[in-house]
Amino acid sequence: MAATYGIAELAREFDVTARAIRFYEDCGLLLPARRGLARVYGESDRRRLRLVLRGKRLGFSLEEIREMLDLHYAGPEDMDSPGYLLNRIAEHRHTLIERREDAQMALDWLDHLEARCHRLAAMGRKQRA
Amino acid sequence: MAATYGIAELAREFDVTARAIRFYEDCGLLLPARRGLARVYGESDRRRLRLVLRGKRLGFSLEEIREMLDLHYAGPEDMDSPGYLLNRIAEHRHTLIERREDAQMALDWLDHLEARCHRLAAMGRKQRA
DNA sequence: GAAATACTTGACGTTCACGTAAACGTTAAT
DNA sequence: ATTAACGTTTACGTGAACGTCAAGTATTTC
Repeated sequence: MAATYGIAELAREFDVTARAIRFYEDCGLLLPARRGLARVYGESDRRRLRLVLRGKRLGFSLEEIREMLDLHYAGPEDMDSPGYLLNRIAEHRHTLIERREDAQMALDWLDHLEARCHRLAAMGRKQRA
Repeated sequence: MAATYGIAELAREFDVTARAIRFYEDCGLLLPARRGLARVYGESDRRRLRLVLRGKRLGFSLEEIREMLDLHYAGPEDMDSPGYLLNRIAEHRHTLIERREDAQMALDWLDHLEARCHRLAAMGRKQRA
């Protein structure tokens, strides 16, 4: 029996509101099964949501995130000219590498900041002595 | 003679609008000198803007970015209890490390995607043969 | 069977980060 | 002297990403 989740359950786990999850569905980011009217989320939906939130944390718009997820949904039909997909993948990779570098540069900057902070604190102690 | 820049000049260089730059000033992210009414940007303003845009790319709000920049603006007066500043630096560092990991995980995901794409394309060729 | 719990679909409100237009001042070239 | 380029403030508009009701349904618990 595959594990399933209610919307509130998922919302608690990922610390978002049910409203947000429904909104992501409106944007075509999720497409959960239904039991009657109620949405029923499976593991694949759960993985998708995880990807969505990761994309959000990296500053991508929901539209851009949908773009990426669509790549994953592409089936053999879309492989007539795989060059197109590979191209888009390459672009995304480029962007992500930039983001990773941005994060690294910001971290380096923080190191500088902390060092300066220590120096100033040391100066302060000398002054008071 | 220190190099200075007009707002449009800076806008072109960083590929943002002058409006955006003025908006960042309204939010307390920049504080350029003035020649009459006109804003005059120096190297330090330029560096600050670079940091702002890097923060944006990483998905931080302008408020959060201001928080970080304030850390850099902290002088010896703020060093009475450097623990506070060091604490905030540590928090930001934590967040940035997470972002870097997010980027890395997304990159790994893209690798998977590309491999799958190649497999499907190979299947397609076999089918047609 | 009544209350509590979990879910639904609208629909309007809100915040952030600017866009855009209006009306105007300053300097530089023709 | 006028046109062009660059700048200013003020103010309303806008798209994205939800928040926040309202009103109703379905299921489980006491």
